[in-house]
Amino acid sequence: MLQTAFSQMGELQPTELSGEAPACRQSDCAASACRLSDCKMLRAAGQTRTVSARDTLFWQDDDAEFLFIVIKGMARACRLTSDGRRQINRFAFPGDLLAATNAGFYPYSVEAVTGLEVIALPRASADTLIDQVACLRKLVSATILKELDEVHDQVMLLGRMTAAERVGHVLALLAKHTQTVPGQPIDLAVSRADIADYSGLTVETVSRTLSRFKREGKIRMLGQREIIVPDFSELAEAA
Amino acid sequence: MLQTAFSQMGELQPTELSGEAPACRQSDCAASACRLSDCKMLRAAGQTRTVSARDTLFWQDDDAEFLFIVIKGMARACRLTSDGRRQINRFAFPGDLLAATNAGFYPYSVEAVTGLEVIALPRASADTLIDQVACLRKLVSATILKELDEVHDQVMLLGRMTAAERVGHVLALLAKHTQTVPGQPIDLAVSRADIADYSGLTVETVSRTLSRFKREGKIRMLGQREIIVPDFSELAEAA
DNA sequence: CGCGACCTTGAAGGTTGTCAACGGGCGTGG
DNA sequence: CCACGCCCGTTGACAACCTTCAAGGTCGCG
Repeated sequence: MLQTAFSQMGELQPTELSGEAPACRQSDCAASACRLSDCKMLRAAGQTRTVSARDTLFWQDDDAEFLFIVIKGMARACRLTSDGRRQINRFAFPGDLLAATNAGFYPYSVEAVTGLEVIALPRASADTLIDQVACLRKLVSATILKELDEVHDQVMLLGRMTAAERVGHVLALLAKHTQTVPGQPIDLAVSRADIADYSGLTVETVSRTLSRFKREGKIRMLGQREIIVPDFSELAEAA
Repeated sequence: MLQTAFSQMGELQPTELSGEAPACRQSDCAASACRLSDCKMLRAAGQTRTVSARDTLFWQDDDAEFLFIVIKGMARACRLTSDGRRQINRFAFPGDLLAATNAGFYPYSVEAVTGLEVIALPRASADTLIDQVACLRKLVSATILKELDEVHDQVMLLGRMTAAERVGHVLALLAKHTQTVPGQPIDLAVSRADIADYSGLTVETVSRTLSRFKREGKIRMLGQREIIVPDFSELAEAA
């Protein structure tokens, strides 16, 4: 049946199709600062939820009832093995999707790192809504592709980088999302354990690496969770 | 301008939108065995290319001119650092997308592992086509979400698994895509170096691990690239 | 003030990487 | 037909990086 549909479509030419112009061009959505968290329609369609720091938004392996959009705050998506090993797949920030998956269950748990505000969209209505609104479709697609690009970076980090490089990259990642200017302190928000679980290391190795950076003058620490990085390119060469 | 569009949409209710039913329901596309490689429309819209084993389809950092769909064969997507470290992000099989990214350049190179057949879609027409055909949209979306789920598995593998677990999982991955029944030999197609670069190990460690599996009776080897795994659950517990 | 969570540091050990040598399969060319 | 070279895979010895285990320190909060 689906095969038939495709066969019919085979006759169409892309030029014919492009006759009906979408509501907004892809470049509008993808290139600009426009984010899912700014979309009023989604707020209307879903239910807004707030989660306090360290509380869990949803649990790995539960039925994937909702799709979430981060409005405010920061979250971590983590996986646990049966024997207790923990891996953080992703830090999520405003505009990011959570629980975008092809499976019927959540492939990871999500916990609030800071106070968190999200929109919860029941999966069925999310599918319908996204499919039917061209502008939203583009934005969701761009968001998911960005997530894919980011996770490919993480794969490189986990597979082929030294501890120093991993910690350096995590600092850069966190700095990027807190809009930190070089020279200004980064407010880490996450614990050493979070950095470790994101980068496939242990807490001790993260701590030692940060201490080494401090000794070498590559970073300065104000509190335990406030770090100044004068020059990120110096961290990069910390192999 | 985009903001305006979203504001207007804010007034709409999902129920209104669902009035216009899409060409086929999501479940049709997502659940069935239907794959992008079976879609005749794409063959019509794009150009079919064949790549011999070990040749490169496209290079990391080149302009992302095309979107590719694997029709036949197997490919590897790999990243190289400036100092020569290599990481395979993904093995691609029929139905998989290659070069799905939000960036304007390819985030990895793709090389044919076996003889490879792909459809090359110029990016602009791919965007238009996918956006305007509901059925295709669902299928592309499901394919990308599946890729995301798979890469999350790889993150767990790279971040928190031992060498033995990694190699075991790669064997399972390859077996899955060659439709191998337990007891039947798996035709690896990939080299030890590929397994190593996928799982963040070295060739030597992969080789040693396979030898250990052989000694422990967990696998049997016919040729160097043909392996019999009597019981995958035994490999899983190889921690 | 004391407790607990988090962070740091040290010492020892293990898993994996590095370097090196060897073996087998295969294609090429004498 | 066989010899040679090359690529790939295996194995060993050793070193390095990171983990593990353990102890102590800092900070915030009741």
